[in-house]
Amino acid sequence: MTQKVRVRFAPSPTGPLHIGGVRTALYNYLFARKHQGTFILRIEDTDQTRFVPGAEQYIMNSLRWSGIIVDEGIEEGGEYGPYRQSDRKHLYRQYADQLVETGFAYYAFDTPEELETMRKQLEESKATNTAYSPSTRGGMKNSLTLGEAETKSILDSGAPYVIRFKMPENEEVVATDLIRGEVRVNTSTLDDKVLFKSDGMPTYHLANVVDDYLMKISHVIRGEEWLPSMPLHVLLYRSFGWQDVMPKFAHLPLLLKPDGKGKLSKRDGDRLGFPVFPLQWTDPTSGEISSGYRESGYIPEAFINILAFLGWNPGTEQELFTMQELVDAFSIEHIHKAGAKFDFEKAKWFNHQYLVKLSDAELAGMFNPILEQKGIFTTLARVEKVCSLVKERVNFVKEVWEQASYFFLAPKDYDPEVIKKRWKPEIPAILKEVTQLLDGLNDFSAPDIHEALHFLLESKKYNFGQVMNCLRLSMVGTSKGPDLPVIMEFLGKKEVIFRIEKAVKTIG
RNA sequence: GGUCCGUUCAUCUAAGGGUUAGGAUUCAAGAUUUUCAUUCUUGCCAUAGGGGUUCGAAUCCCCUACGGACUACCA
Repeated sequence: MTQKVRVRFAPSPTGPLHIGGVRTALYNYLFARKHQGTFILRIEDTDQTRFVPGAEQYIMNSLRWSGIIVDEGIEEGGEYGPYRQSDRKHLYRQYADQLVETGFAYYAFDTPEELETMRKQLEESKATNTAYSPSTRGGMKNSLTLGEAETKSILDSGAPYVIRFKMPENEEVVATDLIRGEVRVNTSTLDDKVLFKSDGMPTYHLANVVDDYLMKISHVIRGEEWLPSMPLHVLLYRSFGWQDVMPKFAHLPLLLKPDGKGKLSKRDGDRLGFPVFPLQWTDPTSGEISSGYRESGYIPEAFINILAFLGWNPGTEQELFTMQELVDAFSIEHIHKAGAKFDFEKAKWFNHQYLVKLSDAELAGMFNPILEQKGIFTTLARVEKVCSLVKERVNFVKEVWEQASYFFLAPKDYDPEVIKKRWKPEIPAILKEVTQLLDGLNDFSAPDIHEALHFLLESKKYNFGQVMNCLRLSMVGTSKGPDLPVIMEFLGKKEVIFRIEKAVKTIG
C-alpha cells in the first residue's frame, strides 16, 4: 500500500444507525487501523427533508459504545473538515459548474409532473430503459435541447433547475471491486443522474465523490446497495480528471432479515425478537422505543465480535477476538461475498463467552444496580461471590438475578416437580437431624458442612440424592444452582436453619 | 420489466483443481455433578439443478432455478 490509507464511514442521519451500519463502520475502522490509516466519520445530510433530530448524536454515541474510535469527524475535528455535508454546502456548486463547463453535465428544467409523464410513456412503450438518459434527454426541457440563449434566459429568470450528469452513450464501463472483482456495465443501461438539486444541495452522488476526493479517501468500503452506482462514480471521477486518485472500492455483503426476505432495515425494529440497533432509540415524532444491544445486556466487545463475523472470517478456527486481534487479523480478501443472516442463538453464545471472561468484580459492578433496584443492599464482596458462582449459567447480566435471587431471599414456593420426586414422608424427620447437626458446627464453612453432611448420610445410610435434593429445595426452591455447602456457607447457619424449618412447615 | 451481485449443513462460515468437504452455534445422546448450568465426548445435518473443460471440479466456463440490491431533485 503506497498511498496512505484514509477511509470513511458516511452515514446519513435519517434515524438510528442499525447493526449493518455499525458493521460497515467496523470494517472501515479495522481496515484503517490495520494499515496505520485514518478513520473518518462524515455525516451525509444533503437531504434536508429527511432530517431526524438526535440521529447524528446517536451515530456518534453508538460508535463510541462499540469501541470504534473516530480519528476525524465533527467532534474530533481534522484537516479536511467540515465533516458534515450540510456545512460543506458552499463547496459543491463549483464542481457541478465545472462539469457543465466541460460538457459532462447540463441544466434540466423538467417539472416532477413532466418527469412522471415521461416515465409512464416509456413504460407503456415497453422501453428497456425508462430513465432520463441519452435516448430520452432529447425530448426533454434542458440546456441540450433549448439552446444557449433560452437556457440562459430561464436561468436568469430564477426558475428552478437541476444539474444532470450527461451519461455517455453506449460505452462499456469497467470498475473494480476489491471483493467481487471486475464489474462491467454498459452506459446505455444507466441514466442521467441528478447531481445538483433545485434546493441548492448536491445529491449523494456528487457530494460523495467530491468529498472523497477532497478528503483524500483511499478506499471506499460501503454496503452492497451502492454497487449499482459504482460505474456512475467511476465516470464522475473520470469527468473531473481525478481518475489517478480515485479510491479503491469494496462493497460489503448485506445483512439480511433472519426470517428470509430482504436486507435488514431500520423498520425491522424488534419484530424479529432481537434488537437491530446498538443503542436504544426513541423515535422523536412517534415516541416509539426500539431496543438496543446495550440495553439488552450485550457487552460491547461481544457485540463487535458478533458483527465482525457476519460477512468476514479470519481463515482460522479462532472465534473470540478482541478489537486489537480483529485489527491484526482483518483483511478485505476474507470478506465473504454473500449476504448474512443474523443468528440470535450464536449472538447469545458470544455474549456468554465474554460474560464468563469478565472478572467477578466487573460483573458485580454490573449486577449490583439490579440488586439495588430489587431493594437489596449488601457488601460488594458478597455480590462478587454470588457472581463467581452463577456466571457460568447466564448469557446476560440481567439473567443473574434469575439464577441468584435465592442467595438474598428465601424461596417463596417450592418446585412441585421436585417435591413429587424427592420429598418422601421420612424427609421432615431427617431434615430435623440435619438441622441439629448443622447447629452443632462451630465453623460453618463449606468444607465442614460438606463433611458433616456426608458423615451423617452415610452413617445412617440415608438416600444421598434424595436428602441432598430436599435440602437444596429448602435453600433454593428448586433443583438448580451451585454446590450446596457453598450456598449454605454463604447464607450462614441461622438462615440455613430458618429455611429448612420453613420448607418443612410449608411442604409438610 | 431492466441492470448488476450472489448461492457450501437450520444459522455463521473454512476448503482458492486432488481432504472421509473442516470448525462454530442450534439440536440430540452420553460422561461428570446431590441438582441445574458449565465442561468434555459423540452424533445429526451442506456443495441449488443441468451441461461442459479436466486424469480429477464445491473450486474454472455456460445455461437454468432461486435469492438479493439498485432502478428518486433518498442516501
